Amino acid sequence: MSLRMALLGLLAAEGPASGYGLTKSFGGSLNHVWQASHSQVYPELTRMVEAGLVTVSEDGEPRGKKCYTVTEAGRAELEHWLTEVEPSRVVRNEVALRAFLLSILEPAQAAALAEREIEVYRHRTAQLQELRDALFTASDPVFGRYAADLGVRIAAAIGEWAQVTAEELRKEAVRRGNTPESGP
Amino acid sequence: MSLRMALLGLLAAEGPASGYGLTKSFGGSLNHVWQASHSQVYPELTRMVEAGLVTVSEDGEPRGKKCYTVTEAGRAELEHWLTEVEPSRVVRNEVALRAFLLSILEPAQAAALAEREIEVYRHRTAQLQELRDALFTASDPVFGRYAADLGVRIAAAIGEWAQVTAEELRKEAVRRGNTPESGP
DNA sequence: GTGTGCATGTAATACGTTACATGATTAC
DNA sequence: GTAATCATGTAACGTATTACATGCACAC
Repeated sequence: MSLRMALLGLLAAEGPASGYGLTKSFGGSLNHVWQASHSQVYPELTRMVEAGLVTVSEDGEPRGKKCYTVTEAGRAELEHWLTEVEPSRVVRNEVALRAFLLSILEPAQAAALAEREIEVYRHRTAQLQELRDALFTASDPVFGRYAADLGVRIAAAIGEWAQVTAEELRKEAVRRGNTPESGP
Repeated sequence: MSLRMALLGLLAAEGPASGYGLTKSFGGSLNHVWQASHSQVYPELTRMVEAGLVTVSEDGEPRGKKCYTVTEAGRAELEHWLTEVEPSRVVRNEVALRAFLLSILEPAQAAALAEREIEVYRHRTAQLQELRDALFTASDPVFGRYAADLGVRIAAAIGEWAQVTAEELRKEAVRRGNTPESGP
């Protein structure tokens, strides 16, 4: 259902678009929130037309391009989902899973992995910060503004975690290095 | 692959267990990191036996219980995955997607949704904090310690976001309420 | 004319959820 | 005896990834 809602939301907020354009949005503004490839998007759009949530036109567009527009029913469906349907809070976070598994490695090895993450999330935080600031300086409310802010906060939190964890693992590695007798 | 690694990690860290027990772990310590139901776990364990990553014994156990143990090959596979395989950074976060879509609602409605999240994440932060503190007071390194810390940081970040966003949306709602002429 | 990017689709496979189905053990 | 929990499994369906397949338009 989430993919459908993401597509509906994009069309509602940014106006009519093609399947190709919507797929591109998943690579851009929506990237840190939801992802889908064209092979998922095209069939879903077809189903959404059948369900009356969007309409399609291909009149006069070059390259057989199709243009999708939300209907009133589509807008209502989206509002209903946002306000009435309980969000799924299922978490499946590979970075966190790796964190969970970190302690089965030697501390030095684990520290090296954590250090790699510091860089990744420093970069991601900066990137999202730029996006957020661009959206916030635009005077009127812009779609994606709140999501960008959430993205910054989460990325920064992971970065800080990586920092603290790497330091702790380094200390542990030194401790073990200094007292090799105590290790298993 | 992640499910397989999660199972391997649990078996490596917490010792031999049954499919049932492993499934329970996804409801407990691993819950904020990865999730899987028994209908996914049982077939995967069978495949892992075939692949030589774990061994199974059902001798003398009550209720047809099976006991799975990691093999050396399994441990090696896990270490290889942790250290050599690039983590998938695909994000699919329904809470964040809803944040993205927030601005298509009336500010007052959007604020109400954000306010609901404040409570949810306050609660989740407190819960994880307790788990983390319990793991950290245990003197020697405990599995799940780093993941719990990461969980706390992410939950706290989302909670703060909800706080700030709700406030901003409330202000916007008041602004619009005071100047109804400015609306669409 | 040729490469890049726009634009659409399908097929096979993998991963995940929900529902169905069954039976043993323990606590009351 | 009966309800709860332990314990295992399968089937149907839904969602996501990867790979295959095709063609138009435009810039150089």
